[in-house]
Amino acid sequence: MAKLLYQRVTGMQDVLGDDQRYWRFVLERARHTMDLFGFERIDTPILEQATLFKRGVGRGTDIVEKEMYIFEDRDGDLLALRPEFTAGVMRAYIQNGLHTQPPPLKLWTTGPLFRHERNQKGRYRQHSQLNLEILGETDPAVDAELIGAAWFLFSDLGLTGLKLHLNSTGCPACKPAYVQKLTDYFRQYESILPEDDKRRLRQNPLRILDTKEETTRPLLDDAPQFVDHLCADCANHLGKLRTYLEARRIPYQIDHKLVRGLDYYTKTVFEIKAPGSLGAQDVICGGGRYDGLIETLGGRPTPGIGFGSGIERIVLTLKAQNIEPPRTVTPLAFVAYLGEAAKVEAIRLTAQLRDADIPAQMSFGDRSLKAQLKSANRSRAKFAIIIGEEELTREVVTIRNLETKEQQDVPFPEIIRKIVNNEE
RNA sequence: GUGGCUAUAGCUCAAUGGUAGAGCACCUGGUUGUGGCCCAGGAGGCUACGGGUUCGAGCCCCGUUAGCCACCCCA
Repeated sequence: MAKLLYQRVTGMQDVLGDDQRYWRFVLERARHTMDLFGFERIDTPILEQATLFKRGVGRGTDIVEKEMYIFEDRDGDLLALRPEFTAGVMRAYIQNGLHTQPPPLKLWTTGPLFRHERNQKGRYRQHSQLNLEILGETDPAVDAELIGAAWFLFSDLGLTGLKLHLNSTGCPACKPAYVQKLTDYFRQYESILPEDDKRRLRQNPLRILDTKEETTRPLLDDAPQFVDHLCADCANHLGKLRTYLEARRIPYQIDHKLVRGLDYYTKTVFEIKAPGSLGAQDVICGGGRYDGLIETLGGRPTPGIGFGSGIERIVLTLKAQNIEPPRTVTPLAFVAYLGEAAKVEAIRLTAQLRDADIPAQMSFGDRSLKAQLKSANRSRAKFAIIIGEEELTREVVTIRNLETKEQQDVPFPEIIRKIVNNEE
């Protein structure tokens, strides 16, 4: 590779060519799903006050402590590129007084997020997510509605073999007691725990549950499980949610080892995993309930639940499953010209075709007809429209069907109609 | 933040320490105004960058940068 003056910033990607087809497919189906489920689009700024994320996501989390792109702007304000969506959406909810909307409020958004981590398959410093939130309702039917939207979208995209993992991380009433029980259990084995797990035991005991350490994993079998230590309210919530998921025919498995990194989750947590060749990052959707979050951020107490789903990972999964997105629009007509006078007519005609809603391209650069037809062929156009001196004097164009090789002369006023009719 | 692997043409990759190549893609020609296939030709490289060893480095050594994969963590 030649010496590059500039190259991509680490962990960023250019999305081009065929990849655009996958992205377009995902976003179009997502829009469609959101319309079906009645989610309203919201867009929030990429920049927020850094403290919003510290307060919202949690000071103990890696996302905030180690991974945020954070900087002082020219006014001296401490800003951060958003590392996740929820905190910003909650800020917008509070600031715009959205509590006056009849609950539940169903919102969705999409866009880039930034986390300064080492990249690997399915993990980038800038990545995009689809993000859904349902606010103002504690009914577990809302949890099922949210998960149902994700499940619908993935099915609609044609993905198969997905697994929905479900767990509950309790609430302030039952979480501390469980964490204590779990800590007590692992304390017995502290001397044999690997370094990483010793650290987890001190800093975030729940994380031991999803450890990958071989020496620790056998110990998990006898470890206390959260579902056995939920308070009546949380246990009831989980039970109802299971009923409602079953009513939607969404298969799931209770996963005692499922915990999530963000501080704000209460009760329901879930992940959807894609099977096979995605590498270690196989979670394409993850989220949960956060009933205390809005209050933490200065709003009136409002329950909520949401999830994020990584678009890059969805695209990787589509490719791994050999799912071909629909072809993007190809031109119906490609206009070729010979000579300056014909070029002006070609420009005029191309504009007319587009005005008639016919996808059209023309060639540039005064090249040989051979070269122009080669371009026409490559553009996947169905018709080549040829304008030369000869046609110009007779006020016709030659329309060549690039599939059948048939061609005919067509007078200027009939060109549009001819193209449209032939297409049908 | 930690570890492993890698870096040659736009892409995928060759080249015992001894003259940097192929396929694909691109451009031109084989028709004076007719595409895909075929044929001929062309353009495209300070072998990521900076040092070192050597008579001689794409190849060996060191550093930097970047990429990939995994850990941590997460979508």
